[in-house]
Amino acid sequence: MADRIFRRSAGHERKALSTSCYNFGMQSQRLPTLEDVARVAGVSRATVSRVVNGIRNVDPQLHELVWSAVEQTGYVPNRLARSLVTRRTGTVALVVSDSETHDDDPFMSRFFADPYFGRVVGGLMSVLRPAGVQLALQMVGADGHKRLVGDLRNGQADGAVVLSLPARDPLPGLLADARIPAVLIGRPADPVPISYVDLANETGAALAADRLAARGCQRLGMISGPADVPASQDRITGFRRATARHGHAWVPLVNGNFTRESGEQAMRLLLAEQPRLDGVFVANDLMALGALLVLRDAGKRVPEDVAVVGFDDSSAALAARPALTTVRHPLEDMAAEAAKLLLARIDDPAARISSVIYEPTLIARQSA
Amino acid sequence: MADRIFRRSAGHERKALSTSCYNFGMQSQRLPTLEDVARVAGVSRATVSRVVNGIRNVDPQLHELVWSAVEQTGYVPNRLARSLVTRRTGTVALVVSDSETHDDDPFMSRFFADPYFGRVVGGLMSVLRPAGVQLALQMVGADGHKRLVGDLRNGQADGAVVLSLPARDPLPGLLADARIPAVLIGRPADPVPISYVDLANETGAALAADRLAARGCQRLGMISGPADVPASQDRITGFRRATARHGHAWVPLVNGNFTRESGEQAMRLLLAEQPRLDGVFVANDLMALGALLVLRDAGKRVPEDVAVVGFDDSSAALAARPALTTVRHPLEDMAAEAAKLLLARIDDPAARISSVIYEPTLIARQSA
DNA sequence: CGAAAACTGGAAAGCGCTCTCCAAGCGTAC
DNA sequence: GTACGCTTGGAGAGCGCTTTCCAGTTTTCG
Repeated sequence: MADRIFRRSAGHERKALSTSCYNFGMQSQRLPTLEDVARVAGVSRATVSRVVNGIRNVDPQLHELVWSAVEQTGYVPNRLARSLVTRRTGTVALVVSDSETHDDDPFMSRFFADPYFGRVVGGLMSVLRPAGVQLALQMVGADGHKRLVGDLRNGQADGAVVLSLPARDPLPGLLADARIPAVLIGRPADPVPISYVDLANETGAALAADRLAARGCQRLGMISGPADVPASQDRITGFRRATARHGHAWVPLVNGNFTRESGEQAMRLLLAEQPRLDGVFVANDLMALGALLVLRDAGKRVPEDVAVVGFDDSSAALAARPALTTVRHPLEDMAAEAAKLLLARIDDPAARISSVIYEPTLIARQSA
Repeated sequence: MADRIFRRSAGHERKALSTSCYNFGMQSQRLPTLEDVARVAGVSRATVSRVVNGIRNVDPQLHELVWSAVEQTGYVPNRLARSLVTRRTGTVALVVSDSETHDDDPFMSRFFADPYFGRVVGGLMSVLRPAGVQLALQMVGADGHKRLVGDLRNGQADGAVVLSLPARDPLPGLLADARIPAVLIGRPADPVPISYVDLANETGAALAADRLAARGCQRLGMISGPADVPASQDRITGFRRATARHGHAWVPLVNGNFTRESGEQAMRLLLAEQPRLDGVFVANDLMALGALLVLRDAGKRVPEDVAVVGFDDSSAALAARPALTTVRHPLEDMAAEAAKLLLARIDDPAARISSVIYEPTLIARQSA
């Protein structure tokens, strides 16, 4: 608060209500309702409702009359009232589940600052917006699960896209039990009857290993994400498997937590353990950025001395010097697909659950 | 779509409904309502409502009885129905207004990928979440303004935090006219009777100029944001004014659009125009990152040959090499303050509108 | 030309909740 | 024993909308 310099209070007078708001005798606070429009048009509420919702068989003349009354009164349908009866809200929730952390955990700010979050939102929006569907952001901790499911069940939102951060999150299971239309981004740790989109993480990691092997790297290392999240595990498995295939019996591994700082720290550890390292696979670009900095500071040339392959192809990859060779994670597309799956499921709740796995590709740049 | 490899349809059987959902004779789809709870507890709806909302004067014994009935039925209040009558939704909208662009504009994906968006969301959430308020994301183009205001007026949300992208956006004015509680992040281009939080951009730019001057830079340049957004204008004004004070009659300036790519391009232009440049102020860190890359590729040492000062102190600043000297923009704090202002205004709509201007500080690192 | 089919528009019953009355119950004082 | 104030719980009227049912008005065709 020390950096706030002044608080200005400006008392501007209020302008008159928007001109399109026609008031016939009622106090100006009330908004026009269906009833008002009906009165102006001289028809019944039901007719106005039909016209506004574009439903069958209304005399074109009346149709016209109603629309002009709508125009005249500045009527806007009340979504709440409508949702209450139709049981449709035109909203989906983006649930960020962090069952292990608590309210003011700094982890959250890290999470939002990470391009990951923005890319997901952007991808979702690209589908949701044209469909006229809103996105509501819901963060829940472990304590909020029951409440969330309750709210969702009685029409807070039509469905949910779930970003499940912690390993072994019970939320997907609860959602499935409650039969709430939902799609996960990233597969659940335990098998749950719920749709999801995911990346073939193992394949991606193998791609990285192949690249390193093709360069002739002999002494490999890996910087992974948290050991308990599925995506991390898959990347580790994929990398291990592929390096084994290339004849490496054992590859040292250090865990990070997907932040740049943790990447720096991990790289230092790795370097201490294996000073002659000549190739490293880092489980995301942000950590790779950190690794690059440490290597540079340690006097290692990239890629001549040490080759580095990242993961994600986030904007950070291009900003790195040397530009980062990385595994492309089409997160926007995946989020968009999640939105489509969810919309389809909302449309037909009986639809079979289905999952889509995206195939990663290697983006070759300078670092490896 | 080429990278999607397979679509798996898994037909898991559905588990039974959550155990806590007690059904007494009604078809299993119906959720328990207040009425049901009342019946189980043997009291009236009104009483249950009072208990659930924690309102005065209920016999402790009944109180207990009602809660156990709630437990037993698995009752969760329906927010929609409640909102319909209370005219409170417990939701605020984060409105991203981009009146100039259209639906599938790639600009949007850039916007979401930018740390800016995430930092704002994180800041808002830090206040909203403890207050039990939800955040709904609303993107509107110029065509959607009327609709948005209408929805907001009749209870779609209790208020709005507005991220106004285009210069001269009419939205703030519409919001003010409709008397919708709203807070802007970043001052409006035209004076509008609406609260906002902003950064003292001029001061920040002056800080950068002073730093460059203190280093003894003689041939300065600036890379700015889009010429028509207020924040950009202020940074330009501030920088010009301060450099003039330091005796520089004219400083070459190139516009970018706040992306790293545009920063690279702008730096190239600047370098072409003034090859002996020895100090540059870049209006945000992302562009500064691009500038750094170009300088490096041009064989210039930073800060020895050219000093660079960025703006924002985003995570990119620390990831740069050399680490970026930059002007700190406390965006999270500002967003949090915006949320507080909004909440206060929702609580008391008659409150005077007030604005808070934050003071930037210079973060000295290696680049200048 | 009359009856059945097709179409139109209105009345009214809710959706699930809150909250204002109002009546009943109870204690105290005269 | 009656009058008065106070607490407590219930009945019921909506909030603004959709939608079923039904009556009235065509149209169609034997």
